[in-house]
This record gives sequence, C-alpha cells and structure tokens, in this order.
Amino acid sequence: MAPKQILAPGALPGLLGYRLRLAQQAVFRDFAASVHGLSPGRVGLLILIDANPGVTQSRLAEAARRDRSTMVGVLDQLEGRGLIERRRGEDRRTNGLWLTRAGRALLARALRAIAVHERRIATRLSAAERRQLLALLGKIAA
Amino acid sequence: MAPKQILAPGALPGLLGYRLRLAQQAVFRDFAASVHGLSPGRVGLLILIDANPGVTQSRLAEAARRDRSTMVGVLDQLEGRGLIERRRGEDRRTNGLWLTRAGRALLARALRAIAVHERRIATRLSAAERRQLLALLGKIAA
DNA sequence: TATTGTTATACTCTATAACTATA
DNA sequence: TATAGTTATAGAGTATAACAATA
Repeated sequence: MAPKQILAPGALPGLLGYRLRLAQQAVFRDFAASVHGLSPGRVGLLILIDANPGVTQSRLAEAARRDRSTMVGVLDQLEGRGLIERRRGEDRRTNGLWLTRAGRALLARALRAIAVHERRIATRLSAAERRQLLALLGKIAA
Repeated sequence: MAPKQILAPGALPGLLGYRLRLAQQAVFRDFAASVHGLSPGRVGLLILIDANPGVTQSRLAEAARRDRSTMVGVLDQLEGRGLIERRRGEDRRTNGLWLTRAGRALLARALRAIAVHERRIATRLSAAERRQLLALLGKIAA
C-alpha cells in the first residue's frame, strides 16, 4: 500500500472567515450529544421563548433570522416533544409560545450542559483571553 | 396594527459558541455573491486542489472533513463547470484532481474577492486585533 | 389590503450502506 | 481482504410561493 498523501494547507489558514468556521465547527461538534439531542439552534429557540413568554411565531422567526414557514416544522417538533405550547393569541391570527414545565426542565439541563461545554472550550483560554475573544467577535458581528 | 414585540435576548449573548456562530454567519453572508456563485466550501476545495495537484478524491475528502461519497457530487459540479479535471491514477482505483486553466482563473478571481471581503470584515479591527483574533481562534480549533 | 400561520415543494449539504473495480 | 470511487437513499435545515383565516 502506498503511503497516504500529505496535503499542503493552501491559502486557507490565514483567512479570518475560514478560521471562524473551523472554530465554530470544533465548538459545536459534540454539542448535540451533550444536550439530549437538541441542536444549538433548538436550544437557542428555547432560550428565546423562555426570555419572551408569549412571543409569536413570526417574531420568534425574525429574532432567529429564519423564515416564518421554517419555524412551523421546528415548533411542531418542539411541541411534539412536549417542550413548548402554542396558545391562540388575542389577535387570533397569532400563536403565542410558552415553555411547558418539561421544556423549562430540559432547558435548565441544557444550560448546565452548555456551561460545561463552554468550560471545556475555554480550557485553552485564560479568563482574560476569553473576554478578549468575545470582545473581538463582538466587533465583527453586530 | 399593534407595535411589534421587542425581544429580550435571553441567555445567548455571553456564550462563546453562539458568538462564534454569529460572527461566522456575518462573515459569510455576502460571500457567495462576491465570488461568482462559489460557496466558501467550494473555494476551499479549489484552494486545496491548487496546493495539491493530483490529490485523490479520498485524500481531498479527508482534508475537507467530508465523507468521500459527499465529494463525488461536489466534484461532478466543479468538473461540469470546467473548473477541475479528473485523471485516472497510476493506481487505477484513484482519480487525481487538477485545476483546469478556467479553474485557476476563477480561483484567482475568487481569491481577490476574498481579500476584499477580508478587508471589509477587518475594517472594524486593527491589524493587531486581527492577529490577536486569529491567535485566539487557533487556540480553540486544532 | 396586509399579516399570521400553514402547506406544498424544492434546494443544499451532509451521511450511511452497498456495489464495482481494482489492489 | 481492503481501498477508491460510485450510486441509491435519507435526513437536517433552509427557502419561496400560494392559501385560508383574520385584522
């Protein structure tokens, strides 16, 4: 058997965009497994609903930068798992969204798992470096 | 019409993982439009092939962290656009990959567009901050 | 007329399993 | 037996267009 080729890295490593993607992939690689099958996006929705009880589907979609049609299936899933509840709004075109008791419990567990996860990431950073990184990322993303 | 709800941000903003994703999305938002319909992933492949002429599909897949079956369709597209060429290897199970003349030309244009893009991102960072950010990201991702 | 939630549909990117030809 | 490329298939995650109910 011939030895495996060794690849030259090319022009990628110096690019900010590329390195951001690498870091993001590394961070999220084991995320789902650690929070009971909830993807980062799903947990983000639970956090938003928790912080905004009664939020409508459209407003939630806007906050998460998704089309409102995209939210329908996602919310169907979360509702099917008993994590959220839709209640028809005063404006009867709308559904208000709330976490169920089970949803709040799972979110609490997920947040603890995320905290562990963050600590695992930040193992290679000092507290000062972590703050610095957050500040620099804040300058790039709005 | 009732005023739109204002959403509380929830627990997300302090999380490294979340901020990485935000920054990455911001960086790549207008990427595709700026490089003639090539996604970041596609350009990455062209860069790797350019730096490793004759690389096999499986080795490329490994370098890009994709399954080799995933590469087939992607390479079909790039070949269909006349950007790359497959040549049967000495080991006749393998295909070696090369950029075509058109592929090299498009890559050159893409790299110029990316440079502009990087400068646009880095507008809000000093040169020192950019170096710092790359260094910090390097500590997170392998 | 405009908005909300919904459906039908489609596209991108990804993976797994099984096939073939070669080694 | 093992590997490289391929195919069939499926699953996330996303979007656009059109529809009914409601404002």
